[in-house]
Amino acid sequence: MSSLGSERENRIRKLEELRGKGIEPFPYSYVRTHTVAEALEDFNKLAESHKPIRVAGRLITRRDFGKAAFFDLHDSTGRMQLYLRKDQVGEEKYALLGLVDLGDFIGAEGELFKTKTGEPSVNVKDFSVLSKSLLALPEKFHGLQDVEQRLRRRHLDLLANEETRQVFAARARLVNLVRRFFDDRGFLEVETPMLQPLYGGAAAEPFTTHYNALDRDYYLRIATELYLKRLIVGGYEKVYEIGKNFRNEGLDREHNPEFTAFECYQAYVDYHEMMQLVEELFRMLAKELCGTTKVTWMDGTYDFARAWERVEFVPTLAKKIGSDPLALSSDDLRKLCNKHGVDQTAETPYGKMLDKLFSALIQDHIGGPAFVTDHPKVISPLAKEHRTNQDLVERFEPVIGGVEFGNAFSELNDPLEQRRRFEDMAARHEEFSVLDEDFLETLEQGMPPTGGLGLGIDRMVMLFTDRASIRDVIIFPQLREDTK
RNA sequence: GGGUCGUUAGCUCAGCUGGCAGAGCACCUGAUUUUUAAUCCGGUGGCCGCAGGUUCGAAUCCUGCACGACCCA
Repeated sequence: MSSLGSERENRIRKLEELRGKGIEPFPYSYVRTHTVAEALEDFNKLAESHKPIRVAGRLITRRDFGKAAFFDLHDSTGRMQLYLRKDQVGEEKYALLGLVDLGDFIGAEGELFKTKTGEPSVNVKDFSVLSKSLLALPEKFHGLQDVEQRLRRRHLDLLANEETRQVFAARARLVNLVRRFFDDRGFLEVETPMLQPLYGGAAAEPFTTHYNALDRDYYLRIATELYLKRLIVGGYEKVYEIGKNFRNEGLDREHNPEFTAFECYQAYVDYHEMMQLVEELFRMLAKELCGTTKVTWMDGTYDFARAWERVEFVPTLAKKIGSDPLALSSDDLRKLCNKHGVDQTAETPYGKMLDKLFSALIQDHIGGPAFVTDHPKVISPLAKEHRTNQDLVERFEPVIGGVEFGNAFSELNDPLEQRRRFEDMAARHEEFSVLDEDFLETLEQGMPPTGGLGLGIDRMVMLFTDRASIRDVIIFPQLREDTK
């Protein structure tokens, strides 16, 4: 009944037949002279010269005509047609085509020419199997559509969907542009520990791991902030880091538990200068990545040519709720949260509720690009008190399309004040409750006035590639266990 | 956390009020020396996500679970 066998069995049979003919289906290398893009670029010259070239790649389509055949060959630079004729490659070689499948890697040698329909092609005079594929390719016309399969089997998504390849090319480009932007401004790129004995620098749950040699629990970092500030204490005036942070939280369209963060610190400047940096950076990225300062993302268009809108945290929220949010008791705040459908429990700390309320009532509705500025001191333990209001800090968060893209401060550099803030947070059971004595001692050594900025690289890639989900811009996003 | 939708061949998808599991691509066999979603003849391929239930009979109706998508909080 199944004498024909499965696709995989057929391909294994062909693989063995190749070996039987003395042909190794997994050779070590192939000398190619041109990538597909190079061959197409220099097509006229190469075709006129009649010099044979060699290309290599994966076969993705095939059209057989008995004594001739057409193939489409894919390499990382593009697609190109191969044309094979029995009377050119010879009877024996042509018969090998029966052992070649879609998905196999092939090296082909021949002169370039145009078919009568004008398609630039390689007139193949010799070819080799470079690697046998045992599994069928996704459907050639529709590609791989199933979202779950595209994420779980990213290799298939990449080889079937050009758009996916472009997103990750754009991501690499964005990271390079960010690096160049800060390198050009004299920043030093550094790498600080991901494995930390204490975690800090943000309000988030860490992943815990165990360091066997020390028999001690360690944490995967949730932010780079505290280590980068130590470097400013150490005398560097401009530093930045790009790397993974880890937060033990849920998965949704905007969150992946491991994500790529950018943070930079600059001595002798305040948060106003950081705002300028952000404006310049996004303007440059828009131009370089989208070719325009007007960027379309999901349903909105955002203009990065102009200065960003400013949204002051407290006055804006006060106007919305009709009273001073900082004068509210914990109970009043809880009632307001309930009224506006903001999720909280009796244990949710004051600052957390305030932050959530602002997000729901204000931030989610900001188009932007905008800076939410001057947050309450109670939710900002690492930022310097506002120069004109002791209840606020000098802080801003870039917001575009209701989504938070980062966080920045005039950094708190008074070590005694920093200690009081940490102790105060701990007393109020806010999430920010780890007292890092090493960090405090470092601050006591003296840190110059400093501006600090953090940005979410993944979200920036979403913006500039017009993707709605963080999973579209993380090449292997976190998924629940596959049960199918 | 709540709601809605989805899960059928390797891939893309049909399958109505319950009545023999379908198509296209891919694959196998054959024809074809300029095709490009090639075409044409003939074939193979199914734990219908998983587990229960209702029924003479379930891909289809009901319940639970898993995974995913979207909306709400």
